[in-house]
Amino acid sequence: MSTSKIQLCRQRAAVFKALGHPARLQIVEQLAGGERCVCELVDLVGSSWSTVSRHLAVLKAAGVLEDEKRGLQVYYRLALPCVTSFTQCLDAARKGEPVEVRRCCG
Amino acid sequence: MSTSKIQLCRQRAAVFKALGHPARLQIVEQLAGGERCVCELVDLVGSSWSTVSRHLAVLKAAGVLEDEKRGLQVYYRLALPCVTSFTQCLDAARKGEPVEVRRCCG
DNA sequence: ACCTTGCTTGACTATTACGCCAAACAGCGA
DNA sequence: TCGCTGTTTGGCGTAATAGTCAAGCAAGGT
Repeated sequence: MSTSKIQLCRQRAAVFKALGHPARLQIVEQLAGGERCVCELVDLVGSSWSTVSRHLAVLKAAGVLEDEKRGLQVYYRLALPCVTSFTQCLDAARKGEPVEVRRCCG
Repeated sequence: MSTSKIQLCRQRAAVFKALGHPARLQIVEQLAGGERCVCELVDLVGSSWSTVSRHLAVLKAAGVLEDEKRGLQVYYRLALPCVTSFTQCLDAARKGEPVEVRRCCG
């Protein structure tokens, strides 16, 4: 396998890895409904401030989220909306629903 | 957040986690073109037999792959085709292509 | 200038993941 | 039955990740 392909797999893997944690998926799911500040997410996830902040940093570094500071608060939003439809696809597959129409991002 | 939602996030996260490794993504990409036996995948990935076998076990446990033994060989195939279209979506996003149409699994 | 609020970061520990070697195992042919 | 091929598994060293506490920093209010 060529070097560039390996590079590509590495970049993709970084996204999957970032999403491979229940708390981070909770965050992403919440942000699918619109942007939120960190304080709201802390309440939601139920972990400490520092933990949530680190999770957000991981997601941002992978390009899954974008952030914006407004006044005292930092707002995060979903940069990759297709994550949401992919998780729906996964849920459907787990329930054994038909496979044939499962195209993504078409 | 409710207990059942957390459970759901855990199941989803298991899939993302399994995909969050370059070698495993290489395997998945290869299997997108049809089933392969382990020996073929070993050549492809360039790691030892035991390492590849472990990666395959991880992907199978997460429900990403299915396996079937035929004679001496074990054949693996992709159980979640939508992974392929999702990675295409990620690549498009990285290149800065328009976001609006990025639905998955519609 | 000071305090407060909202968030991030360093330092540390515990847990989990990775990759290899060697051993084990399963199915087939001689 | 014996050995061979294809694959998985146990054990181990090393590296990466998760989570917490405490300290730090930035923006606004007084």
